[in-house]
Amino acid sequence: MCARPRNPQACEAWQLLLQFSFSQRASLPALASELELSPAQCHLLNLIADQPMPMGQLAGSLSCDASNVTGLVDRLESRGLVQRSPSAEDRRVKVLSLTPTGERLRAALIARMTSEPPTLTRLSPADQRALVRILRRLLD
Amino acid sequence: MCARPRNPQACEAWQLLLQFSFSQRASLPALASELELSPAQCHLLNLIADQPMPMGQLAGSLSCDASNVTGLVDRLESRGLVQRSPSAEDRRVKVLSLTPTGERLRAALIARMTSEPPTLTRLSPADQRALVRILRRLLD
DNA sequence: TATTGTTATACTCTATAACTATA
DNA sequence: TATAGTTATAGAGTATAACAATA
Repeated sequence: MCARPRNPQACEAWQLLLQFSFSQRASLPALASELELSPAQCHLLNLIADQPMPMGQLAGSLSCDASNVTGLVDRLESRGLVQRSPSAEDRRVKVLSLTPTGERLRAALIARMTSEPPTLTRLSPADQRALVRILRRLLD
Repeated sequence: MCARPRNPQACEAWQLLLQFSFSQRASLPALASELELSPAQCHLLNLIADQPMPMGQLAGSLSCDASNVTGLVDRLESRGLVQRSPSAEDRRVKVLSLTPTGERLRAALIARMTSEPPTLTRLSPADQRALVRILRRLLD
């Protein structure tokens, strides 16, 4: 599959990571619907952290058009999960923050996604440590 | 973020893998549009391999409804990338195969996704080997 | 004049329910 | 009667272009 790679090891590692991503892509809809969310809404909630975030920055992090964020936020806001507030410094900007309900739902989402890592218990403790160390360096 | 985990190492490794998946989710649309594909079409092309695949099995692998696969395949077929054929054993079943054009596009997609693994060169050769070994066991 | 976010529009993705053909 | 795939329908995700408010 990896034709004439400069670095076969790196190429295979990348393929395996992509395979993991596609498997996550397949499993996210079911997980999301448990919380009555869509995959895109999960992605947004995963990104929005403690500090409020401008809409435009959110579009950048999601790598999608700003008009798309408008619609996503419309639906989350209509459910009382997020809140738009005009920025004090630049009144064109609207910053997004989680409501208390939104924070609870986000916490539930994170907990649901990270609880009981399905297959990781197959790995030895040493391999688990190695995986953490390597992924940290990779995602830094 | 990982509240009262039984296994902190496994939990953190899982979080890092999920973070990687979300970053891939953000970068896939741009990569896909280079080949005039959607992310969902990339997912389907990534799954369909050398041997023809029944539509229903494809729905299972994509974790989506069969009616959704109908639409996805309609669009791919109208571009001459895939082909429906009735199964000989069970005439209700339609198996999907890549056309020569589809095979070329799939190869281009895989090549584009796996070429120049962006940040993997940060890792030492030993860490690259360890990552391959660990992910293989994980995704088995 | 440039930028942030919204609106209008169009198309794709996705699920549900009803349907057809086959088993 | 049950199953594989399609069709009809509706809603969500997505981008492009035009627009309003602000810088």
